Amino acid sequence: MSGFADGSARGRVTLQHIADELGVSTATVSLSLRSSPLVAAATRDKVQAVARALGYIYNRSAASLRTARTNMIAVGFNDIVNPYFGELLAAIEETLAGSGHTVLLGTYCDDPAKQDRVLRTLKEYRPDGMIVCPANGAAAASLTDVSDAGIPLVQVSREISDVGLDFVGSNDALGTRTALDHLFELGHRRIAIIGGTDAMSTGANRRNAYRACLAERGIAVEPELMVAGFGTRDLGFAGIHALLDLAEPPTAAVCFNDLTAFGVMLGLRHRGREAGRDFSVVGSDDVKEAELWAPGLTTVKNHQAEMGRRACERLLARMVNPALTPERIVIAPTLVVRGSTTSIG
Amino acid sequence: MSGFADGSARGRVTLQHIADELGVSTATVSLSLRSSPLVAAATRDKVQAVARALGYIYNRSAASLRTARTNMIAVGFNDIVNPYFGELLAAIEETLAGSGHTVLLGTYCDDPAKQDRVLRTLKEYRPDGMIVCPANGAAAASLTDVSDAGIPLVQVSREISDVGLDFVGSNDALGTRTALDHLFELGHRRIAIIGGTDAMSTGANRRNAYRACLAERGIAVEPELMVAGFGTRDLGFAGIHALLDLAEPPTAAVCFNDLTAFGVMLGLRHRGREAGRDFSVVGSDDVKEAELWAPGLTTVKNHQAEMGRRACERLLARMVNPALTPERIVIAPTLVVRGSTTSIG
DNA sequence: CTGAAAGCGCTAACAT
DNA sequence: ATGTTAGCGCTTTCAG
Repeated sequence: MSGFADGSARGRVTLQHIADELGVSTATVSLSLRSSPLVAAATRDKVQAVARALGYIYNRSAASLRTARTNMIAVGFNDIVNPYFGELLAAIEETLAGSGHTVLLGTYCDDPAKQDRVLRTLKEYRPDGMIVCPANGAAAASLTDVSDAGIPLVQVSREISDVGLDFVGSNDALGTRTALDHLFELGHRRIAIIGGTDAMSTGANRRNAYRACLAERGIAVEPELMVAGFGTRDLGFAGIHALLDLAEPPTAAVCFNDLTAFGVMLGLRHRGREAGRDFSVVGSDDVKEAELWAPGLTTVKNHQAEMGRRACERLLARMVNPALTPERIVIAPTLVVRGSTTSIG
Repeated sequence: MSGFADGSARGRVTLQHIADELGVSTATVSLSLRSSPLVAAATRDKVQAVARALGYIYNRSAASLRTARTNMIAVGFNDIVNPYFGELLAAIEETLAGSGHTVLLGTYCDDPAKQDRVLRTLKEYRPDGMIVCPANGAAAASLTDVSDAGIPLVQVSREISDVGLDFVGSNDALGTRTALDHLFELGHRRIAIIGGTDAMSTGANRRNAYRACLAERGIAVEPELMVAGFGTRDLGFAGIHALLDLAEPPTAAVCFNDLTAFGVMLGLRHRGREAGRDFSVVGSDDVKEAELWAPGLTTVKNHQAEMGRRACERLLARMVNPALTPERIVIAPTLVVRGSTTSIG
């Protein structure tokens, strides 16, 4: 046991201690520890041996001050309990570990003001880059404040329009169209859309695609079939209850994400109905749980693991070349048909 | 847009720039920005205004070098895709945000060697504390290396025996006993235990409780009813298949966690059986999905959100007083009975 | 191949 | 109430 009474890590062994021990300079020690070819192999080995013997621990804060690099990547998400973001975060963490980076995490629950506070704090740690999923209603400035501070930033999953920053996400409109086409083919005409708001790109894209898709088929868009809100189980549960109470209830629903779809399926069951029998439900994301449900959830796979990996790749590319033109990397979603959808009647 | 051609954040505005602008010292600026009562209100306001105008960003690396505090808490987990750990991490992140700390994240997939590498890296960032769930088979030294380096450490969920470090987790033995008692009451006698290994405290505690519990009731422990392994869906799926292939299959199973239980339920379905009708399944954790399944999963609630909060509280307490005697904070699990268990015959 | 010296941006004594 | 000074631990010229 060591550590100091004041709780600090002061008094710990530094380059100077190793240097003193061996009668060399700290410069030599520093180079040796990084196995620089500039130092003789014999010296290097002696230094490394002494470092180990003394229990030396590299101090990244000190190095960062000197090099202006931290090897940290900040990740800002709304919520990590949603398995979609859990899977996305896991992919990011794993990819970044491979390039020697460590994740600094902040969350802000779709609250733009909290997002601003969290991003400001993250900025102060001077991460080498940042991966952000913007909060519902977030302003462009909340992200440009980061990139203007010289911190490369990649938006993931959601984007702020015309912000001039990299984005890696799914083709939301295509996903919604694919889901709706599937339902149309099954004979559905009264279809609800549950979850998402027009103040987040994923919500707006999907809701607009819904409006357009219906219009193309000559179906009137009925506002009460568009349940807006965050993609939670509760929204799905409450939403389907309200929809079933309508004079003319829908026969199917596309949901903002799988959690919402789970809520819908549960709500149906509470009303004595069953998804895939009396009603059709399409989710979005294809989280691990989706295929395990009974019935399995028909859903739009958004490839979150690939999304995470590609966001990292893009960020690393921008870190080596900050002059890169911002790019939108859009991954094509794929419909996975399972048991929660069925033909009408 | 700023940022430098070399990608560094060098040349950014520092205390010195603000000081020069106002003709005061950096000390005054530093104090002003932290709203110290030592500096006159008028000065403070001027400094803060100039700081804002110049787009000053506090540099925590520099401050850390001086203060030996980083306000980062490192969190080391095996896996964050498992919703149990997702919920635990979310609770930790949220609690720590409340005390001005930011989470630095590392994962190591139950690989002790990888855990050592990850913890070493995390140590180098000099976090003010660390919350760790040890990997399967991890040695005591992998954790004492951290605390010996003067970094307060709290084990969460799993613990290494006799390591002399704080621990916040569930009463695993009690959980297993409660689950088994429930099954015994329903008339089950041939009960399997699926998941967990003797090289992780949660696994060992539960498997030992299983052995003891059966012995107390005069039931022989049959090794083939004890399926060892990590708590994955795949293990549950493969495990139940193997168990059903036995000459005398069990009528019930307690699972290491809910994921494993989900795998079991799915495996049952593949064999034309249904949990809660032909077989009884008990999970562990009570992740959000557990109650939404059909049938709902009977499971042992391990109160992961509370666990996360209490781990943070303990860590913060140890940060202010490193001399605290290590404590085991054990939360009593509670059985949540749903539809996946039923009486025999 | 190694050493000396400067300095990254900040804070904390200490002095005024 | 503010300034001066030193230094946290490291890396990087620049000399030798």
